[in-house]
Amino acid sequence: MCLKLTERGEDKVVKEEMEQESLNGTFDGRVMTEEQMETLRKQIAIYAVLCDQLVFLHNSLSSVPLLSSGMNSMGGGYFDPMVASSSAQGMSTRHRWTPTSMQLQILENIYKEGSGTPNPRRIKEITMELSEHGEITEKSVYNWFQNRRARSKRKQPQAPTITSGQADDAAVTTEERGSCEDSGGFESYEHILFPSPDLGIEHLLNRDKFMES
Amino acid sequence: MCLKLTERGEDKVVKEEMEQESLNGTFDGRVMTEEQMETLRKQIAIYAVLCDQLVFLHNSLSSVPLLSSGMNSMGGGYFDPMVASSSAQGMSTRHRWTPTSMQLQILENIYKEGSGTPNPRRIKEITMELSEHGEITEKSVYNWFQNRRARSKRKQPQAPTITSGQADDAAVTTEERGSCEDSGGFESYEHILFPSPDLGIEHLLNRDKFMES
DNA sequence: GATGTATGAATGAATG
DNA sequence: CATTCATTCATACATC
Repeated sequence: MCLKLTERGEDKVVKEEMEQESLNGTFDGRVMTEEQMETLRKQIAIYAVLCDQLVFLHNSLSSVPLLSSGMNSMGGGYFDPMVASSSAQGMSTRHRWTPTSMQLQILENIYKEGSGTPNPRRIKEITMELSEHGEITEKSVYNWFQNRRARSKRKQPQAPTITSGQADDAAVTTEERGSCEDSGGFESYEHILFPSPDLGIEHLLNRDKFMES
Repeated sequence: MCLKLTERGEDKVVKEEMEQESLNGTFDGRVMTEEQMETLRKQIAIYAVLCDQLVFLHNSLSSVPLLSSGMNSMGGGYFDPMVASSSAQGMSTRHRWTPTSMQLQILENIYKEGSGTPNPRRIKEITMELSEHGEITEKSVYNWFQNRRARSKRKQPQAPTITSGQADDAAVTTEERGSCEDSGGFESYEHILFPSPDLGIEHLLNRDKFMES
C-alpha cells in the first residue's frame, strides 16, 4: 500500500507542477506552490518515519548482511582470486572471508608455534603479513584464532579417552548444527532487507533481489 | 537518522528553488528544475522501496507466531539440541538468552539515550519492562549492556589516518568503505540520500559493533 | 539442486 | 572494564 501511495504522490506532484508551469508560460523549469511543497515535505517525512521503522525492525531481527551481486568493489571489499577451487559461484562479492591457501598455511603455522596465544597486538602483525596474500581484516584473524582454538578443543576430548569402543563422540561435534530448523524463515528477513549495511541504497532498488533464491 | 537526512535533502531542494525563482522574478511559488525533479523522484522512489520492504517484512512477521504476543521465551525459535537426549518433555530451555526483537529494540533505545549508564538500579527497571516482551533476567540485561558497550567501542576509533602510509590500516576497518565511490548509475542514489560521505547506510542501522581484534 | 559438512562471524555469558 | 570462552547462525563448498 505504501508503494501505491508513493506513486500517487509523485504523479500528483509532477502533474500539478506541469500545470503551474503552463500558467506561467515563461519558465522552463518545474514549479511547485508553497502548498505543494508542504505536501511533499509531509510525504517525505512520512517515508522517513517508515524508513526508520524499517531500520528498526531490521535491527531487531538479527543482523549479518548478505551480499548482493552487482556490488562495487568498495575500498576493502574482499574478493579472493586465489581460491583454487573453480568457483562456479557467481562472483558473490563480499561477505564471509575465505582464507587463501597461503593465508591458511600461515595461520596454521602461527597457531602451532604461537602456543595458542591469540595475542592482542600480534593480531595486527599477522594481519599485515596475511594481507600480502589476500584480503584480510584483523577481525577475521581474530575470529580465526578464536574458532580454531574452540574447535580444536572440542575435538580433543575424544582422543585422550580412546579406551574402548566409542564411536558416538563423532556425532556430537558437528551434528547439532543441523538441528536448527527455522521457524518459517525467520532469519531470512535480513537477506530481504539490507543485503549489507555497508552497501549503498542502490540495492534497495533491485526488487528482484528480494526473494533471491 | 532517516529523518535528518530527509530534512537535509529537502532543504537543499527548497533553497535551489528559491534561486531559480529569483531569476524569474515573476513567480511566487516554488521552483524546481528538471534535474531537481529527477532527484526528488529518485529519492521518493527509494523511500517507496523501503516502505515496500517494511510492509513485506511486517506481513512476514505477522505470520510468524514467534513475534506475536505471547511468544517470547528464548531461543529465537530454535530448540535446544541438548534436550534431545532427555526422554520426555525436558523443556529445559536453560540455554543462552536470546533477546526478542522487541527487547532488543528497547535495549537499543535505552542504550542510545541512557548515555551508557549501566545504572545498577536502573537495570531492575529495564528488566521489568523487558520481561513483558519475553523471558529475561537482570543478569542478562547487565551482560547486554556490558557487551554492547565493549563491542561498540571497538568500532568508533576510526582514526582518519590519511596522513602517512595507511597500508596497514587498510584491512583493519571493514566498515567505513560502506558508501564510497563506485560505478554504475545506482551510486547516485547514495548522494541523494546521504549527502555526507560520512553517512552510510550503516549509520542508519546503527551497527557500530565491529572490529574486535 | 537438495543435503551434508566445514568454518567465518555474531553474541550471550564468564573470567581477570 | 578488558578478554576470553562457548554456543549458535549463516554460508561456502562438497557430494550425490
